[in-house]
Amino acid sequence: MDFTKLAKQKTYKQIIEQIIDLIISGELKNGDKLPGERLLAEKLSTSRASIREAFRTLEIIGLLEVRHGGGTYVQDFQIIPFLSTIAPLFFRNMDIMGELMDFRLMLEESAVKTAAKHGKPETLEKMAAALENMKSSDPAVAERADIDFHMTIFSATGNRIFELAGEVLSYLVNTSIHTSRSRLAENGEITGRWLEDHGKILAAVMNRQPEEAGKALRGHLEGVRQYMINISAGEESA
Amino acid sequence: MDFTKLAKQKTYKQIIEQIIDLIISGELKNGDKLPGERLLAEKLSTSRASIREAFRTLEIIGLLEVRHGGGTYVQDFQIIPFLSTIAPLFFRNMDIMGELMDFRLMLEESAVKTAAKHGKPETLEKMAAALENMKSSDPAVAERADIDFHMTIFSATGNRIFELAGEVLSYLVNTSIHTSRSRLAENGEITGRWLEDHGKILAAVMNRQPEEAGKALRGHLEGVRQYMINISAGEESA
DNA sequence: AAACGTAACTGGTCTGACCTCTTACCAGTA
DNA sequence: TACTGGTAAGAGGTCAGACCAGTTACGTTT
Repeated sequence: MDFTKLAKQKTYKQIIEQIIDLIISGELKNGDKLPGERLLAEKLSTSRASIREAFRTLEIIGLLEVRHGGGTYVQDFQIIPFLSTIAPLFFRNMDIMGELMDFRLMLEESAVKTAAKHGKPETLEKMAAALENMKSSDPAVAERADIDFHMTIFSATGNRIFELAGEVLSYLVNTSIHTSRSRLAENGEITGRWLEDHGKILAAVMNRQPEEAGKALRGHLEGVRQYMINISAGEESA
Repeated sequence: MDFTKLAKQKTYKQIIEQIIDLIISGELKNGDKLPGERLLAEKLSTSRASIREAFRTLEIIGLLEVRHGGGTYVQDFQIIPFLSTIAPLFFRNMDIMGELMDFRLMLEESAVKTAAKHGKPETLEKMAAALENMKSSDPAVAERADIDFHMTIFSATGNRIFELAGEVLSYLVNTSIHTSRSRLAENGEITGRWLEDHGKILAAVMNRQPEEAGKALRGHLEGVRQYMINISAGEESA
């Protein structure tokens, strides 16, 4: 005899699925405001508690933005809220940082080669603009520009998965760099060298030299990696 | 004057952080059972509702396993619950499948080269064993073996980020293949060719020929990609 | 016109009740 | 003894309703 297991979905799971389905079908899109929790609970014949439990999940997925007193809004999928929650877990043992950098190197090298081969003019312009901003004396601006420069490399592939992976890596690496970044700004030697690195990368990409670009990027990221190792070694002794 | 904004953390966020901290510090580890929701609420001077909202987040992160009537348990970080939730969103437009396959190709090619260069004997054995199981007449066993084969390639890098990325890609690709997999089992031509592909990959890795291995893998994945395109085209007309 | 204050709305939290599932234990039965 | 079924306790799932805390809009005051 073949019996099929009875499946009873939990209420909050059903709510999650329903909202995701609405997003997929396009009935809910970026920026739309959801009904209030009370009203929504009534519409779905459920309770606020279940609605809220579902919202917590959708919130960390980055599909909902919940504003205290201001309502709940749909937004496009964001990986950052999820990342920022698990990041501390990730860096439990800092030795994973090395593996992260290795991975990023492999990924970004592949991306920069693609950028050199097929990168669109707009892309190259964005990289050039980012490089300019990196010279800013405002550390926040320079940091943002640095991140943009690398993110542009990832988007140059025209592959959204690449882009997403770049975003993830960029977030993780920069989160762990961030603390030391203010110190970095005062270190003219490092900032100067990195600026030069980025210049080389951009030049190779603009000259359509994939291998050169890859080499320049590799050199840069290995420098960054070394810097991070020194930093964390310094922090241990501090 | 520089004033710092007062930050009032939401209760459920605090609970999440506290539990993550306990996991990081090692006070909570894989398999541990958490106090019941009522007791935990009392210990933290909060309500069950807040505890449960926090649990929903930790559940989707894959840090907690909640068993109805059986208690709540800590488990190591799992990406799958999160992935399975967003997967449907991901495949909203199937054209992302192509980008996913491109990305995977790049990643796995790099991994298989590493495997050929530095793969440990145990790794090669695992690949060989997976290849054997792939010949099974039980589709479920064969599918599992196929996934294992590729996952082993990713782990061969000895890089946990690679491994995680492999897991993510494997999940996404196989989720979308899965439906057509039963059909696949009946298609002797395809399964036969794929088996042969895997044999070539393994042989190149065992012979320590990185370039060969990369080429064989590329050939295989491009075949898979073509198969998937045909499948989805077929489904559209159906 | 600008500043202020207030009321209505919306999310955040808490309480306590009840339902459902799991588990363990115990009694009955073969 | 070994299996079966019943039962009670414990734990998660759901609900209703109350109150707190930000946001927003609007009307009044200056």
